[in-house]
Amino acid sequence: MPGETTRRRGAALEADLLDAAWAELEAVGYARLTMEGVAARAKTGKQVLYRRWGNRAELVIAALRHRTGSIADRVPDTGTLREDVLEVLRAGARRQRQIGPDTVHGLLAEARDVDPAFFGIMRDVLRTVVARAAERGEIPTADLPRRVLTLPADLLRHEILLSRQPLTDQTLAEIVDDVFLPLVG
Amino acid sequence: MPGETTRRRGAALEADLLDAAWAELEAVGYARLTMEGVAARAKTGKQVLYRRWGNRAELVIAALRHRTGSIADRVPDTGTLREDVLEVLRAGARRQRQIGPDTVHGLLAEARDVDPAFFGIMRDVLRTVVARAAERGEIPTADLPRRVLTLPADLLRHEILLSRQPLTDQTLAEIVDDVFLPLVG
Amino acid sequence: MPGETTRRRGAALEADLLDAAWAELEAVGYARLTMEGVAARAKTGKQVLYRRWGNRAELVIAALRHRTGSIADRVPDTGTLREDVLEVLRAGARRQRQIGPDTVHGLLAEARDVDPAFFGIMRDVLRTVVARAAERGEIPTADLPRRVLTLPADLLRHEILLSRQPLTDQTLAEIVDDVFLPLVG
Amino acid sequence: MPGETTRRRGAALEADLLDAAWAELEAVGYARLTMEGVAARAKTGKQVLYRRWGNRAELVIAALRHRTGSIADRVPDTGTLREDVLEVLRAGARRQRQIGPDTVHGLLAEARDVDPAFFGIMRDVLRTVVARAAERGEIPTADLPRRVLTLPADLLRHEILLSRQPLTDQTLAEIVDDVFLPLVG
DNA sequence: CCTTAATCGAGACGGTACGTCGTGTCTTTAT
DNA sequence: ATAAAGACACGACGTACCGTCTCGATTAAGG
Repeated sequence: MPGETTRRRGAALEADLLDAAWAELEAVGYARLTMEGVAARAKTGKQVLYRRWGNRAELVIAALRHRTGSIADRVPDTGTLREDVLEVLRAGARRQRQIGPDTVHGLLAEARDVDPAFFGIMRDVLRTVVARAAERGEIPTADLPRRVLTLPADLLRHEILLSRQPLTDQTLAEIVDDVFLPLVG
Repeated sequence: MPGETTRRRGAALEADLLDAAWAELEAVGYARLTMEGVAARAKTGKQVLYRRWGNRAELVIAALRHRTGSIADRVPDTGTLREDVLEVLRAGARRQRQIGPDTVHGLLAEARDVDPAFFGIMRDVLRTVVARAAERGEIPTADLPRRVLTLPADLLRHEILLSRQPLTDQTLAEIVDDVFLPLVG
Repeated sequence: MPGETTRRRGAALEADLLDAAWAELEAVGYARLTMEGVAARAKTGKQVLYRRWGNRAELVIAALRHRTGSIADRVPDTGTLREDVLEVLRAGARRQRQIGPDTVHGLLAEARDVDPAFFGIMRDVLRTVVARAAERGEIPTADLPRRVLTLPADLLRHEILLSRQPLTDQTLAEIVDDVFLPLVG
Repeated sequence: MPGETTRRRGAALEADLLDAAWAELEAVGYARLTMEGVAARAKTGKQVLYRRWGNRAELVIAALRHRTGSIADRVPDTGTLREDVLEVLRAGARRQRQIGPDTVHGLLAEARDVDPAFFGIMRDVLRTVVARAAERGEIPTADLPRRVLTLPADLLRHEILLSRQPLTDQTLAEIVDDVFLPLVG
């Protein structure tokens, strides 16, 4: 009897675990995701999971990161501020569509520091985009109040967390055209 | 030996149950609140709880409503838009301070329709406040884009849900002065 | 959907549990008997077992008692001391054959007070048997040293615990004829 | 920094392992002795243990042998049968005191062939002692029934295995004076 | 002397069972 | 009829060991 291939270890095993967690998340949703279920799907023991992640929230966050890849979002540079900001929001919306609001709420309820993983980077991206617009003379100054700078990101998050309907391009356009651009123009 | 006084029923019992739920929430937090714990604290059985509320989320929402009383917020009327909006935000912040972000996240993760109960009313209040300001000639028009109208409420919620630090008056002032007033003035 | 009959409780449930434990014992032996296995066989949860017995040793002892019935052995009275003592030993051997040495060793290794349950009664029975023999004039006195009185029982136990072969009538006869009777005759 | 002295191997390592097993046995008792615990105490890996002994029973038996040294008991020769037999029993009791009944029960529950290692030799010793007594004319014949010959050893084992109290000289004396000597005299 | 094979020390892996906690349902007894 | 109390069936928790496997480091032995 050959006994499979060889025993999984290290990074290869870890990738399998995260894939299993992701598959479980899609299959049953965050609320009913269990460490036992993930372990069973990955054909391993629970200890292997607990050795790496202390609870399901950490596991799921790692799985999301593994799935969505590096969060070092490329900064868009379309030539107009409006398009740049829209592109930033679309990227955020895309990621949200992969994840789903229930998972986000579950994570926020159970984990500390979900924020940096999923939302934190937007601010830096926006700062760059705005700076470029000021250089181009599109807007008078890049020196916006902190709250104005992060406004598009904040409103996007707000929609993700509290609106039960999926995000539409319409919504993103409103955020940019009705709120953000009037404040910086 | 008779068991204390008489056996509780109806509304009196229900009030006791909600008080117990509230006490349990304060004692252990939402994450560790259990139906068993509430039943034990109320010195009754779980069935008495399940007969009334299907799960802990419903129970806790009921307890919050019972505690915070009617959410029919009075509309402030201080004479200036700035103060009116600040007052609306302060009222929201006050309620949040009673409840705590963990409970909110827990409820959002487990329950449907948390929104109307805790956030929904602000829009109507803001509409009234803005209308009065327009009447006074303080702002050119009361016909704001929907997203602008709810902006203060949305940003407040965003802070409550995602900022780990308690809300300060400073934050509320920024929302009004840096974002809302420039858009309506 | 019929949903079985009604939910088991109390004594009826307990009998089922002990039957399940006995069946499991026969199926896999004491060494591989687990609380989970018994619970699964009884189609219930582990808590139901733990509510009644703190560990598998207690459970198995209870199951044995339930199975072998009241240990209030009838005192044989055949008319001769030899036959009476042999009958006592045969009864002990019969019980042992039902149980098996591995179970006995497992219990002795894990439980306190296995003794009274399975061996303790023999002394009283032997005392009666010997007293009757003395009354009949078969032996000079019933006033034997304690160690002589319990000798048949002790040697039987010794065989059960340390001889890997099953007990034979031959062995019982040797205990009586070569050891016990010469000492009391 | 080099890792301490040199790496252990062969017989030196084996001795360390058995010492560790013995120490673990004294520290936690047989029931809670684990291969992991012994390996940790010996500062080595589990494989090193499994390479030599298939399970904890084998390991512990080896440790006992290593500790109690050669079991080739010297045959006592005091000049009287009574003293000789007592000496045999005292030697057995001494060994038992080192080991403890829980370990014996645990081993009997898990291992095959515990017997020869710890009890088997007594018979030969007793045979010699009895033969000498017959030669001296102390007893009529050395040709005792098998069961009588091993009686002292059997009763000693019985006490060890089933009496929860430690063995006393009083008990040994009773075995010899009340049971054995009357049968051979 | 230097390569080679074996073993050591360490710990991860796949797996079973542990004993506990909480869920939501059901049953009994008493008011 | 419902309250109070608690048992029941169930699922998952996080932990402990099992026995196996893998890895790199060390050591003994052979060419």
